[in-house]
Amino acid sequence: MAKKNAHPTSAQALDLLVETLARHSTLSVADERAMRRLHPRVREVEKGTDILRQGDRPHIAVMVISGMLARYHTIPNGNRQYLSLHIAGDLPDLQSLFLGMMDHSLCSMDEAQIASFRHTEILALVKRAPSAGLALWRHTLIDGAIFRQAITSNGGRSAVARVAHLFCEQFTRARAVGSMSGWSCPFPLSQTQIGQLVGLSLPTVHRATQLLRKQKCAEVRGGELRILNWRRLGRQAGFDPLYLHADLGERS
Amino acid sequence: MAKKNAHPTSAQALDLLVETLARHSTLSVADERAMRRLHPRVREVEKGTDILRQGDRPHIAVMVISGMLARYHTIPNGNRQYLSLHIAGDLPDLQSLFLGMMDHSLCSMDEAQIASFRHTEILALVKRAPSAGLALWRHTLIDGAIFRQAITSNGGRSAVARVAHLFCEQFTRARAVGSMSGWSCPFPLSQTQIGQLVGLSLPTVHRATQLLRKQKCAEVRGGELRILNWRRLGRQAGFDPLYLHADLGERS
DNA sequence: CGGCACGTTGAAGTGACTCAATTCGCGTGG
DNA sequence: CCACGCGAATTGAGTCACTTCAACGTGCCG
Repeated sequence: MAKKNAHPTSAQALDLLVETLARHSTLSVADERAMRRLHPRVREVEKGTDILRQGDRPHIAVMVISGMLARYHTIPNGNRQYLSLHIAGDLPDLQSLFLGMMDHSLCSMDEAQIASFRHTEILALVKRAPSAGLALWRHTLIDGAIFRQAITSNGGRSAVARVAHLFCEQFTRARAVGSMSGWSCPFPLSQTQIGQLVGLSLPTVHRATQLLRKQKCAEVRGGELRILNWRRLGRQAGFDPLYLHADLGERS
Repeated sequence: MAKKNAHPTSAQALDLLVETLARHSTLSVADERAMRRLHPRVREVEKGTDILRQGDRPHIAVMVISGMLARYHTIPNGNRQYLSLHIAGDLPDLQSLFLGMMDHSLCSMDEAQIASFRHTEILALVKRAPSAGLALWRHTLIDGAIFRQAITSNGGRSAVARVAHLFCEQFTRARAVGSMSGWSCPFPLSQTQIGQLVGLSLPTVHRATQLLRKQKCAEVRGGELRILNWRRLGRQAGFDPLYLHADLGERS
């Protein structure tokens, strides 16, 4: 995948939005035209920046253009629990459109480029082009399906299976948006962060990744996840991509 | 706990739908009128009935009228992971409106009364009364917020905290819909099922509930959850009701 | 009365955690 | 150019929480 432009324009952000929604929903010409009337603000954020914090009442929604964002809870004891990872095309805080207060935070795991859409503009879009609104709704529903898998992962799977499942999900999602090359995709998390995502301690994460590497299933190196044996990895994870609702018949 | 009408009419189901959505969204008279033009089919299900199964492609969406439903994943090894509990007013499979295939199952934990709405009718409603559609959207977003908490619970909390958190959430939600009496609310789960919900083994669940009972925090008896000391229970759980977006500001 | 489901309890095993030390990769400053 | 420092990966040892297995109690319903 060629590198994105250093400074994506808002037009490119709109391209990405249309492309992403079209991946799972059918958009009429009118919908698309209405969407292109939005005025996103594009900007870059440093690695590890908090974009929104638990308790905020944002008036914008964010779309990832490149890089990786994540949502997380801050537990009373100060620990962090990551909830989800977000890559190009994702709208990680779209729920803020209707849930006034953020119940979690949003941060960058990477140097990332993001586009911000005003809530007021999105609401106007939804009114003007209802089926574009339905596409956004569907987007949040897929989000929910991913959350459900995370519950199952953290609740019922072994350490190795959790890590393996994370790898499967991340690679599948990256492939869906074309953000991969061959059997590799971006994966900028440290082992500590993986632990805070799947509910394991650092040493346990390390031993799990090490095992997967030894078994030639997958490995992380230099911010990249590389799949070595997709079938075996999937078996370790108990992975069934159904829940991603990616509609495997990926067009072109 | 007063028993509901033996045979709720579809009009009563519509009352409940309007009431539930009005709890978090403002509905115009037109919205309400449009909603009342729906034709739900009301029926009763036995305890432990599967209403929808992973892999189904339903053409209806369900609303709980009374009793309790739950969603669950079936793990490859055959085990069950419950994802969420649903009480009166909930629409536990509304996502099926846009995600064709069920990525999880829906079952009853109770003898329950449910109303079914045809997808086609809901879609027509959304088209005719867009802001009713937004209310439904918001409903699914609150659902997502609850999932996020479950991820954090299963990923980061101790055994006692998980059970305590479950109790806090369930009681808070029951109170919001008035389905409680004093400091008790319905809670028809066996300890085995609690375990499959919070990711713990049966004996661990037992010892956790026992501890909470000894500490006079809460207890389950005869299908009822009884809160003994709300503040202490909340401290055990690290419970912050913010995420339920109940916004009723009622605190006694 | 007898069976069954669920709650209760104990004992032993183990997977994951905490704590801690060492190594590696890499950028920075001397 | 090398020494240093820092963050991350790696590894080990000891502990603990939770699991598994197993037995027994208890209440309900046929």
